[in-house]
Amino acid sequence: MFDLMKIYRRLFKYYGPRHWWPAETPFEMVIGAILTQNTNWKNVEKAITNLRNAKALTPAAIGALPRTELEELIRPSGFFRQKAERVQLFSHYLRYNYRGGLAEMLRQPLAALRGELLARKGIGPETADSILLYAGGHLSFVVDAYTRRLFTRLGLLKGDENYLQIRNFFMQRLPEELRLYNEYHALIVIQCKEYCRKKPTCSGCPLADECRYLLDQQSPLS
DNA sequence: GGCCAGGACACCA
DNA sequence: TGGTGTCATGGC
Repeated sequence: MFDLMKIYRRLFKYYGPRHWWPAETPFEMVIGAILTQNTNWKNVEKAITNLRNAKALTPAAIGALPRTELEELIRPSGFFRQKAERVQLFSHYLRYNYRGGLAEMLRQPLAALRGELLARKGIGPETADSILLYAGGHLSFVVDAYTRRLFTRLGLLKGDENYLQIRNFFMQRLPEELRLYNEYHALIVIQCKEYCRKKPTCSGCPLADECRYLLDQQSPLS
């Protein structure tokens, strides 16, 4: 049995540091986290670029935009109507509760902040943990579809665990290091994009030795 | 031309 | 609590 750190070191050695999250400010990071929900990051980049060109990457600017204009700016990211509502609701919340200061909101203790984020419409567990980790610098492991897929293939998850069970699985076994949490999630994403998407092309995969796709072709894969 | 992407929510049993 | 339908664009 190989442990989570062994997998991490192998991925880090292969891909190198990923330097996540790709955003110029914490607020931009939050917007990106909402826009990327079930959406290819390439499409999100187009939307972020539109917002930047429109100088609409602040809570005040997004809050002041007419809904239809905001929808047009973020249209490339898909689900643009509901995402426009979500980023605008979050912007309003910041303005009225923190005078627009995201930093003040993020300074809260992890548990309280996570609960407050989850209470926002459009911010679920993955988006909340992404914000906590990449914008807030809190020790909160991010679980996504790639995490479930990869570690099920590695035989470390059954595949039917819920979000918190998977999050706990990692947080109970990993050293409490921000840099580790930060890079690990990003490495899982790049690993799945390179090798575990669709029909995996296993040749050259840094985890080929451990992956059950190779060890047991009969096992069902998710 | 179909499939899928760095989910979340409403609704239902 | 858990399962299902809905939201939508763009790349491959």
